[in-house]
Amino acid sequence: MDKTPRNTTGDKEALLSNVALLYYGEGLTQGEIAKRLKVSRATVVNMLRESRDLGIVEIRVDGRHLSGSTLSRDLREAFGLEDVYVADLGEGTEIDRAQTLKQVGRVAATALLDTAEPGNRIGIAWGETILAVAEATPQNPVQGVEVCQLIGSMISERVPASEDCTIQIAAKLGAQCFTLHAPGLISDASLAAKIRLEPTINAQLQRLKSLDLCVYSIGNVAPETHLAAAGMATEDELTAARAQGAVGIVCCRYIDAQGHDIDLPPTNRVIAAQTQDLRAAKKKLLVVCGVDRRDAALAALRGDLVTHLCVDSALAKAMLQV
Amino acid sequence: MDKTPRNTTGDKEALLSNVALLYYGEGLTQGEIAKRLKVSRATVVNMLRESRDLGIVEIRVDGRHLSGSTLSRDLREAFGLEDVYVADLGEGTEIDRAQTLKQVGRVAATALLDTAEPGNRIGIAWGETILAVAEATPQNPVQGVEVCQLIGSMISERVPASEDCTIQIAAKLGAQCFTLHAPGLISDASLAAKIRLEPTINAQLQRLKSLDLCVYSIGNVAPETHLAAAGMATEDELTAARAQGAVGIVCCRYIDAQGHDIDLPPTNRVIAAQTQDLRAAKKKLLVVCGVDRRDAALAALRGDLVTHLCVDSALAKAMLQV
DNA sequence: GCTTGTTCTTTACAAAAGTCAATATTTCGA
DNA sequence: TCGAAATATTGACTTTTGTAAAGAACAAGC
Repeated sequence: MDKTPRNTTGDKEALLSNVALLYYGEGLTQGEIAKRLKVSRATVVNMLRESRDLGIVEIRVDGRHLSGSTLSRDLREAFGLEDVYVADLGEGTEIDRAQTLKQVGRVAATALLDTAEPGNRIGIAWGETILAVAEATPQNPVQGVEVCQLIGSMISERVPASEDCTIQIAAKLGAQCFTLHAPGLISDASLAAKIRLEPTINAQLQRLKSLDLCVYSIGNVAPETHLAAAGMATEDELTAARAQGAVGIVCCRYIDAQGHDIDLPPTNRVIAAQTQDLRAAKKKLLVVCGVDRRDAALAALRGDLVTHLCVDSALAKAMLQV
Repeated sequence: MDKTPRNTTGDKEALLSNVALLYYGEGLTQGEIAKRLKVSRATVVNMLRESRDLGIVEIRVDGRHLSGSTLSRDLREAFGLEDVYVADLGEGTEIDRAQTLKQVGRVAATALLDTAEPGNRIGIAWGETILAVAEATPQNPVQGVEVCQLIGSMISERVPASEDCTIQIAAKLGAQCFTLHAPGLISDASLAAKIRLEPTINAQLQRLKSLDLCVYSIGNVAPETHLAAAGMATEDELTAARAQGAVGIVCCRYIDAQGHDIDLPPTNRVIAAQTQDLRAAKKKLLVVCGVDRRDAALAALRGDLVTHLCVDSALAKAMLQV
């Protein structure tokens, strides 16, 4: 009695698989398949979409070829990197930052899947760039991976929920997710120190000291940087930082042109992985978009904070013209 | 001077990857991409096709869902199998054997990819069914695999080149390929015995005794079986075999309803893996198409010659109605 | 320097795919 | 058993895609 209707969903998925094979494998048209199945073509359209949604059909782009361009090779050789992925939209194409960012995100996502290995402990920063990576990452479980949030959370209009990046990437990789349950920036340095010693927080910060892979971006220190808009720093602080030689911001901390930490105000109020922790990671994937980040990106390279780089083609060219 | 033109192909592939990401990943239309790249849409079409041809874009159907249907589960439980893949073309669809065979081939190909593990030694038989599997197998390298031909070669109109199956599957899996350089059927039994002792042949036959996976089909013994047409057996021999209880043919050898060998004429003239070798393999994927093979398939199941089964839905139903 | 064969690109057309509102079917609760 | 809500299917429509033949760009050979 309860025999027939039990596993009906399995039957459906099996049918979807067969339809998917006919379409993607055999190359039949939707019309031909519809005729065979004696349903309307529209139904076949729906079946195929469902196949993709359910992951029965997977379309993936092999990221290895992204690191095969001349631009990529030149950068790899110039800075001694393991791999460089360049998001390219053709010659002299002028498009807005939002679209470039999306493409960089996509390229970085395939780079991430190429680089992440089973069992890895992966640290994820946040920011608009990393969010683009998270959104572009396809569902793709990797065995036994841990995904850890590198920087405490922050409320900002530009980056809705900072732990989103970590959570989303963990979900996509089918990984265990370790978020950092604290604000990224504390108003008072001594309170920050106390918070860092809180067992939950401390455990996470310790975890960040043995990463196999970290994925982060870098901010510049121009007055109009969105870090100011996000309330991370005042204009005055930024001016002061520039005066001290700061060229970039990594994990809420200023670095100079050589990629060294600069001991300046926000540092002692930050709850995040230390620059040294990033440097200690086995693989370091820096994702950057936009020529205005050139100096910041170069600083990270010099400071041994990068093994794998992912940039847009305009930035790639700019970085080579030093 | 020789700087610019060297790695141009890498540049092209990188561009193809980017285009593929925009299309398959980002979901842009070819028209939108063409506009961005300032080329015609037709060029984008070509780029996308090239991406697929070069393997930059891979579209794959997850085989696991094929073994999730009620039919599959029932067969699995009825015969204690590890996995059963059913090629299904919808309810009561009447289509010709050629199309069913193609679909079974496709399903079996995904089953093969699901089942084959890195480092496996895989034996491949031949026949129209196995050829369908070989043709449907996508380019999909599996690390350190050996592919071995199970049965000597044979010239026949139905199966153009019997080692084709082995060679093709080896190529698709990026595997080392071991063919069996001898006719499958020798005119004289004593000559066959001598040939089996030839070092090259013998080495291969020994290899077939320690298979991780074997992929084969099964013939029936009806008068109109194409094995007769292929010159493998005369009508008289087939009649005699049926009289002795033969219900199927595996690797050029008759088996009875219990899946046991029947010691009859062709056997001692055959150069191929022995039934016992198949039985000894860790995983045994039987691929069969057509209800007329029902008894033969059931015999193989009873004779412990199958762990993984791949059939069309009509045959699956027939096998359950015993 | 011109021709010839090759390869790549485009244009215009035909075929296929996607969409959406309307209709049919199923499911579930009263 | 009925009816409402959810789900699935369809037909008519628009958009997108694939194709083939013509044309442009390029390279090698004479």
